[in-house]
Amino acid sequence: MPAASDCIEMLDSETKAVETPEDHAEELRLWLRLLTCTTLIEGEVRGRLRQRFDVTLPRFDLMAQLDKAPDGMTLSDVSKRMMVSNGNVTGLVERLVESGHLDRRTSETDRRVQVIRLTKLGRAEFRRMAAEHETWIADLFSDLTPKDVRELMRLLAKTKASAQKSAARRRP
Amino acid sequence: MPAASDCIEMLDSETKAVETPEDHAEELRLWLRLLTCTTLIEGEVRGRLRQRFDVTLPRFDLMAQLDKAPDGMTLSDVSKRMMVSNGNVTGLVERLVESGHLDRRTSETDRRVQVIRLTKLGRAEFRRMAAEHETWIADLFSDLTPKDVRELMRLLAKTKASAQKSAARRRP
DNA sequence: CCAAACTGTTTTAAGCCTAAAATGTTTTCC
DNA sequence: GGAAAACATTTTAGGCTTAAAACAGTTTGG
Repeated sequence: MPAASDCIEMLDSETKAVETPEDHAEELRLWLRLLTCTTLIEGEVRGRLRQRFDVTLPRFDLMAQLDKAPDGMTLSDVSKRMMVSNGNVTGLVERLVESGHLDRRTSETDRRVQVIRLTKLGRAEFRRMAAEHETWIADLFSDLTPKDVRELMRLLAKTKASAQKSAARRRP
Repeated sequence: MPAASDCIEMLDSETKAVETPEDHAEELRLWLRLLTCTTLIEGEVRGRLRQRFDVTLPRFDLMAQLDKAPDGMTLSDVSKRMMVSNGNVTGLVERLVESGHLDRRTSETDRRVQVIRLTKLGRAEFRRMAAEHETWIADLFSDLTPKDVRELMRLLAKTKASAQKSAARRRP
């Protein structure tokens, strides 16, 4: 229950933000709930991937990115898409090349760049896993109505935009 | 765009689920968006904790759990609350005891059990960090209206319940 | 009583992950 | 042209994380 006065104080005139210690308990609880949901689902998916296919979640995620890019991606692209560090991708790719799921080659036009693709084996295995994976997700969300799903999509889009804006404020 | 026929087929009579390969693209997109939001916010919080306080996110999370339990918690409790493995907690606690933030002692009534608490230093540092942390979260979610927050809370509660049910189906 | 089942924690082995520094390559722009 | 900036990737050092096995203590049921 945020006091209505807080909003009024925050909006008044051109003066700098009022220094009243505000109550942000609701946002904090929202963040913890968001984190709980993600951790719960992520753990479940991780376990099923391991049990059914003996594959890790990061490997699956990387293959998912590549499946959408038949012409391959650079390591930087992958790193941005997966929102993980560059060094992380290096190791992940190493292991997937080793196991025959990925093909990696140096770009001919820019020798800094490594382009990676799924191999035939990699694509086949990924498709097989992805089909089952989709049913797991459907089951995990199965109590939500189509309207719930739409509404969540909308609110999470707004959340994402808000967080990106906030992050940009700190790192202009 | 899910075909309306899918829903009709699923609901017809008592027959077992129809084997039509269904379209769960919406749920999949929802899951990816949820994951994106969490990753984005988590990364932001992690970076700020490191820059401002030179502390890692898992250490902060563990201290947050203990701050809510003045009489201490067992490692198992912490592990369940944080939704991480037991072994993970062991190492985390080790480092926080080493740095003087945690106190750890064997329970007198059950010698298997380790009870951990925040030290005076640990509590003071945590409170300092938590105050700032709360403003970061508020800022990250600042584009959401109070109504958005309430609605998200409600939908995520439903999501959590759905996922827990699904997980329980596989591991009864 | 005491063996078996159970519970709480630690250890192990392997992989994931990050931030920061280092390396090699290309672009910019004077 | 060549120094400086920018870029892509790898390396490094350290911490996080998991699943499974091992260990230690407690409870239970014959």
